[in-house]
Amino acid sequence: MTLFTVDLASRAFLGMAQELKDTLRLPKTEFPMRAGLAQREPGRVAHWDKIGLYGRIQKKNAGRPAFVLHDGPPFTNGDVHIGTALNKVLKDTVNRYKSMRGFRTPYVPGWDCHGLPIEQKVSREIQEKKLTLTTAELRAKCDAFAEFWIGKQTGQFKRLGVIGDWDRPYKTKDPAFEADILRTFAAFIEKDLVYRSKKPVYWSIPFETALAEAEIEYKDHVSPSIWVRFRVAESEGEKIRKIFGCEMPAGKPCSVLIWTTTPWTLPANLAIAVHPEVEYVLVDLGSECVIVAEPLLGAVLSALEAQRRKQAPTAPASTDDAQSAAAHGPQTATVIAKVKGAGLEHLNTRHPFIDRASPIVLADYVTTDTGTGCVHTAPGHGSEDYQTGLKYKLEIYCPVGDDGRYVDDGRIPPDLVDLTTLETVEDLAAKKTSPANIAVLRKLASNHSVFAQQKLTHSYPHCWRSKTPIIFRAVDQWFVSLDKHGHRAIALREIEKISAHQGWVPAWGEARIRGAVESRPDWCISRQRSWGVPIPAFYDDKKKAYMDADVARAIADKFARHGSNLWYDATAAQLLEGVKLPASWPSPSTLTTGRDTLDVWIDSGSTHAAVLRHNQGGTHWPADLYLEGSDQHRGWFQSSLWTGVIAFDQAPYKGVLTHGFIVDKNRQKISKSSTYQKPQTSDSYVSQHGADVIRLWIASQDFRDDMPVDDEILKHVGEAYRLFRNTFRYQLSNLFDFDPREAVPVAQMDTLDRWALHQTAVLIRECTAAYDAYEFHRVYQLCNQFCSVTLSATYHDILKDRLYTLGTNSPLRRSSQTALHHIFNAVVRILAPVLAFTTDEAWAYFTAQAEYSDDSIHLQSWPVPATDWTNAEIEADVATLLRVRAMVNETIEPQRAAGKLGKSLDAAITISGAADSAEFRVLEKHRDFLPELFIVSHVTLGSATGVALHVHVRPCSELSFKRCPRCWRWVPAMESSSHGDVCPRCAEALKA
RNA sequence: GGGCUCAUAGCUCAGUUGGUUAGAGCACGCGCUUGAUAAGCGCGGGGUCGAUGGUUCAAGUCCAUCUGGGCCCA
Repeated sequence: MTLFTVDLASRAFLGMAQELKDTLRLPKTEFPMRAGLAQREPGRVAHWDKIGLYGRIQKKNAGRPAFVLHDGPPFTNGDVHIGTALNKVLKDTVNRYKSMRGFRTPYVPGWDCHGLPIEQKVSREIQEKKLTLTTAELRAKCDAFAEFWIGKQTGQFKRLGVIGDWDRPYKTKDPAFEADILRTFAAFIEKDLVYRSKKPVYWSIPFETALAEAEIEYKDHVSPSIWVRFRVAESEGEKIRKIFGCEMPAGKPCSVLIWTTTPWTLPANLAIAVHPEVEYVLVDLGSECVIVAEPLLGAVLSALEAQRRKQAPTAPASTDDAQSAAAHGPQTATVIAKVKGAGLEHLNTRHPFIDRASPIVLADYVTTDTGTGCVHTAPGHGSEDYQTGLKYKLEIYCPVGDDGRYVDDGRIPPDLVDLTTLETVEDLAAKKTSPANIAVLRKLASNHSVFAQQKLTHSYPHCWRSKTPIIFRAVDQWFVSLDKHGHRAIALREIEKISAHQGWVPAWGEARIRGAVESRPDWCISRQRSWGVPIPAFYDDKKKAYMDADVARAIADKFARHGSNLWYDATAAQLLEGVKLPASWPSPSTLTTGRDTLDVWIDSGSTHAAVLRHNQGGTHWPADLYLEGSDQHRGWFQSSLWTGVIAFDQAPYKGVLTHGFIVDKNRQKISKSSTYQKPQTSDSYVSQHGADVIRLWIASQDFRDDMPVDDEILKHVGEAYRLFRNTFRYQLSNLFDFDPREAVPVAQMDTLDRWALHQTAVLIRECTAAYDAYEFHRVYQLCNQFCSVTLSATYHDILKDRLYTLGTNSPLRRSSQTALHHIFNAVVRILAPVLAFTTDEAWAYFTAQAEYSDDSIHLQSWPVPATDWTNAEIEADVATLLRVRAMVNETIEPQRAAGKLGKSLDAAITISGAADSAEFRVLEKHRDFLPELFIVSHVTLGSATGVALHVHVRPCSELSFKRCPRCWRWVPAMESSSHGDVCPRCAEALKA
């Protein structure tokens, strides 16, 4: 039974080996190798709540200077998006770092609660249930909707490890907050910046209400498409000659041709816009002359030709009629002259059926794709028209009432008054155009102003509820003047002041916000919505508006006590009860309240006033930092700047940090990506990868640029996470029998340990600089390199021999443990702001040998390297030795490939080199340390002159060496011990 | 169309005032180890630095143009 015998022998051998192995100080820890983040992180969130971590962090730094990162409020209408998660985690990382640096870091999270998206969602729901609610009831439902999502989002943010004053956040819908919004607005009124003016909005005629972009559906629509003559008055003859530099054909009428698909807007025409750079031609068509853009002349002539054919069979010629002449078409179209649009500016034409001029103006948005290049401009009926109207100081004229009918303003022709611009659903079905359109067309035809007429099917905005085409219509709005008292100049100066202290991160943020501030027109702050802060305006029976700063403040006080629904529940008289009114106001009983609410950018722009000005949660004003996506240069950064400058003469922040947006692996925005159809919620990522991996991913990339995310990237971050986790685990497990009281003074430490401390000191310095510059990706790279190269592949690998095999209290072993203790302390702290969960877990095992402890890594201070850690001489020596180590490895590798060697410990090395070379001298200096450093059993140094360093490798088995069964090193001779023959070093260790 | 901005190995990042064959980690390939073991170690392959043109003795680095992304406007 030979097999049996062999088995017995091997069992005996294994038994002996096991016995020897038990004499080693092998690593020991409960800190799990497998993180199980998705499952175990929620436990730590609960633990932090239990020990009141946020409060304890604030207490720890009580009395210290504060670093206030003011939270930009996310909108409360759904789950936390991964982009919002990115933003919150960056803020949390900053706060945790600053806190460890000794700053008090009050962080009051907030929510932006008002606004259209919520109102719309709630409205749709109400519509589906066919309910009829009062405004106050609708607002109560919006409030409940917002509150629901605040609850959900709070949980999702906490799940990400974001720490803050979650029990006392700010909400823009809170009565006290709404009051502060009004008080901020009162400052605008007080400085006389608020004025009333018309501005075009999308208007639903059936509902008599303004619509937002989101409430509009684009659908195909058949519209009249007409070319209309605007006659150039005879009196302009001299000007025409000047412009075109030629004589006008005698006796021929001259017109500028416009093109439109909304004839009903023609009564509001106040100008014709041309492009300054486009060439315009004066064309002789035989019986008349017209002016059109040169690139569109062909299209205009085609339209004319089509018109001629259409009319030829039915309309007999009558030569004295211009309309008829056009119908028959010219035999020739002769270009008389040509001029750039800019030359036509201020040329006057006559409105086709109202007695007034319509001057030529210039506009860059004029295209030569369709039409005539001469754009009918009605500042009260179009956004671009409105802009042009402002530029040329034209009236923002809108002769159409709330009900969509022409009003009798004394300027509208009597036969048009009261006609509606509405096309009902029935009209649409019958392909019938509006009465207003029909009447205008008839008027144009009657005085021969129609040059050509067709029908056009195109995409046109419709009201989402009534399904009828919307109209663009100027209505009264409230505006804030930004130039009246030089606030724009002050804002720009504040931007520069921040820049002087490197407050814009990245620096180009300054250019970005400057551009936004410089180009911003006066702020239209009224919205025809319900879910918002009511504008404290009152109206008399003649619709005259009354607004006053003190009254607004008095209303604010009432809102603070009763909530803003008071505005909808109470009459004007009730609201104004006990309020001292300005002398010019009529009796409150004759007043009614306005229906407009404030632009939500006033809400969020007032957060610094509502939170920081009251030192809520221990904050202060101005904030040290605002941190949001780069879209906020035009949004929150700007609205906050304006409110700060207008209400408090100063920017509400000292620094502004911006980050990019999350994109897919091809750096395309995620919504465009076909691979990302799944919901991009924070929870969907956290539940799959764990918050710490998501946090590490956020830290790993330069967030100033766009941040790509996909499975491959997250997988790599997961690998890096494991590297950090295993680094902690190695250190914790090898410190199982180390008491910090046994720490070895640095001066008495081993060379390699001192080298490791030197590297750690460098790491701390570089990571500190990186954190200070908000370059978290540098921290990631530095730690990654440190853990993988400096520690895992070098220091930790070399240390195993001494940690496992030397006597427990051997000075060398204790030296290394002391170093590991210091290094762990440094690395765990450096990574704490990023790996909030894992570092806290490691810290609990480090300090309490348990998964949780009452202490927390987040209560610790930032690591500071002791001055004696830095040692340039040791660093230089070991750097040299490590270069030789690389040569040794290169030399070993072929032998390994050839099967002559397995582990490096089986190798004996001979190094030869010039005795007088610096390299060789370092080798000699550290001669005894070399085998350990190279992780080989034996090193021989041989000097020669003028020879480059050369490494020679032989398997120890070829020498007459024996392998110590305990430490696996090959030695020339063994000694006997209590556990049989071992090497002299092990024999010594076994005695201890 | 305008403003701001980005572009270096498969991925994430370094590349100093322009100056030797462009670096690191991860990933990948091939081995080793089995006393960090759902770990660890070694070696290796891999980049026309988005494209084109220019300045210069010399350009990833400076200039111009273009291409492709992103954010914000129109």
